[in-house]
Amino acid sequence: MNFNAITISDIAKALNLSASTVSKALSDSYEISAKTKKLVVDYARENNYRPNPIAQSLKKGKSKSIGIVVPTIDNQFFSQVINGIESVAYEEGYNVIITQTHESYDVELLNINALTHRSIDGMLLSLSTETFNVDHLQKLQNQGLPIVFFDRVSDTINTHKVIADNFKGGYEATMHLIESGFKYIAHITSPAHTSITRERLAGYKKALTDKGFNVDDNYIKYCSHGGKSIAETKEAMDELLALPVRPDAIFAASDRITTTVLSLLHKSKIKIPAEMGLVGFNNTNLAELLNPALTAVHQPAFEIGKKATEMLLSIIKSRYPVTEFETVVMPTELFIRKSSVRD
Amino acid sequence: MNFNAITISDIAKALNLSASTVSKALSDSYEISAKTKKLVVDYARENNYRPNPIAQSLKKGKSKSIGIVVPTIDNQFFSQVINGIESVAYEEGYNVIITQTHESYDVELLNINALTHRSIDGMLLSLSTETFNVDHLQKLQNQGLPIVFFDRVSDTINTHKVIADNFKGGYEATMHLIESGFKYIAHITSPAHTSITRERLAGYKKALTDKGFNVDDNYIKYCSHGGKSIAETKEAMDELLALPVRPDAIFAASDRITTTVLSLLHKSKIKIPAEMGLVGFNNTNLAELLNPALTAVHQPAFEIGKKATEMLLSIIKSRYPVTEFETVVMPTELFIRKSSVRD
DNA sequence: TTGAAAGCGGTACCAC
DNA sequence: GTGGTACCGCTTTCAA
Repeated sequence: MNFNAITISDIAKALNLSASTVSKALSDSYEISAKTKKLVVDYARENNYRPNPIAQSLKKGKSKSIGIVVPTIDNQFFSQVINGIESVAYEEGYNVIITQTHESYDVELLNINALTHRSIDGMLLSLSTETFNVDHLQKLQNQGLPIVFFDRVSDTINTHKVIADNFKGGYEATMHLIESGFKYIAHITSPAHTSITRERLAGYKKALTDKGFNVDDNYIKYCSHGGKSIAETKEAMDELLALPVRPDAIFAASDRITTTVLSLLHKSKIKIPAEMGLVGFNNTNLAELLNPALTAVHQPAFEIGKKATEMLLSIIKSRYPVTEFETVVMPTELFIRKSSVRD
Repeated sequence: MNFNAITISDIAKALNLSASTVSKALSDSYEISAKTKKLVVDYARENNYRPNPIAQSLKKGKSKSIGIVVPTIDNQFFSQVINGIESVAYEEGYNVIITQTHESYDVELLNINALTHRSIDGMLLSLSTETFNVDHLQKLQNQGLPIVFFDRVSDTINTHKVIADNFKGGYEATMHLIESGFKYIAHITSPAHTSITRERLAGYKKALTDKGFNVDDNYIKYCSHGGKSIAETKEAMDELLALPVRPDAIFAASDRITTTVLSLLHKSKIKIPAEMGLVGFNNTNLAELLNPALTAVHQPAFEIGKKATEMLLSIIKSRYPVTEFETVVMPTELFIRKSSVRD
């Protein structure tokens, strides 16, 4: 229901004009005389006229809304990204429809389906950990739906992508642990097939080899749902703690994995950083206040959302099919705090 | 753009029927023969037909979308509430449009305006700290827009409301501090006019008087933007620390105020709980991991969102104007941790 | 410079 | 039981 009942034909009647004249006057068409324009525009303003966006959508075949697909919104990284998305979307008169996959491929399919049937103009998404196959997305793109990936991107689909510099983040985190004197650095991460996992892992490995350490696969653990359940993170931790040579530091690759690892270490009464150093990929604003203060790779989440939306809108607004795509890599920042620095 | 091009008239043509027959068959009208229904429904399914929601909206005067107005989404309490909202909205085929006021009355006005012009079917909102005047909302309600408040509600507008048991939360938090041996318990809260402030404050005062303590207004500090800026919380803290008899405990009344207070105490090297006990209203899942672990009043945020949405949908779907309204109070829970317990 | 009319995709009233 | 038609509010030819 629109609570602003006045329509174009109301204006037309009131001014003894036709609906088409009013419509054109409001869109400042060159066909309409300055005098009529003024008349119409003034009347519209006085009566607080707003075009009905639904009628406009139906007519134009555009909905002025964009769909967002994220694993979850109850996570600082993603809520900050969404903040960034909204900041530019609203500015441009678009509204956003947020859906959460909860790391399920099936739910992701359902959400994408629901969104396309909701007539969105474009889609922003970060893949769920369960998603291997992106045929459904490729199909949508082929049908002409503008899609921009962020964070967890697809290699196979050719479109704009916005990611943090995961390689650098992984490299600096690991390098920092090495330089702080840790010798047996483990890595707990998301499933091996996701883009962020591969990039962060590559950074981790490069730092180790650069410093003359061996990369030992026993020290690398994958959580198949990106740490969604505590159980999978606990399993990874248990395996690490059971190794003949127990790791003396952990580099955790995501918000949830990081905080779960911290929690598990607390429960096991393992002292941080004395017995175990810890660095995480984490966007919480509470890092400083954790026990101990958490060394973290911080991602420019807000900026990622902003940039991704700008790129999406550029495709949506483009008059010609866009075929040249770009992957934007945003810098991460390592905040060194107590969890990785021995006294 | 709808990427599922098939429409009712496509089906009609293919089956040599009229559009109206197809429409009725799809809505399982009693007028249509079983045979025709089957024909149509089968064809629709095979061809993956979906009604165009925009056309439906235009025709029915309903958009199947609800507007959300919150101070900010980058806050665990609100992101959990939104999670709850979405869980029921999507289930019922509604999508949600989220807007953030950032605690500004002007932005709240703008958002509400934008939402109503977006043809929403109903609105869920939590007032900004700056909002005294709710005439604009009263006007909308009078025009027939269903509104449900949650968290920070308006007294003057008569509609459904969902809140946490703020009085009980404030009472238990304060009582717990008293029973832990603290003698000079301060309270830092949001502006005095907001509903949550009054309720939590009342609980605080009641606990003090029940235990025979005086209520001293010098120990109660208001942050005019609910702790949005660190500066206002710092000012409150500085004033408290400068009192002739410095408080030995603080009850903080919101997520942001709580974490800012914790941070400020860290910076001032004030030991918690030895020199200062701390209890907060806080929904972070990191409470356990903070330094020290944070005693907190936890609100059932997800449930609040769920309940508010159910109530909103019940108004939206009601065939008759709803005039009987209800305020649902959901229980809070006090999690006692180290920040309020002296060894 | 203005207006009539068609149509976006459905729905619903009214004939047949 | 089925189909014709008008209409939701707006945009866009095309004609006047």
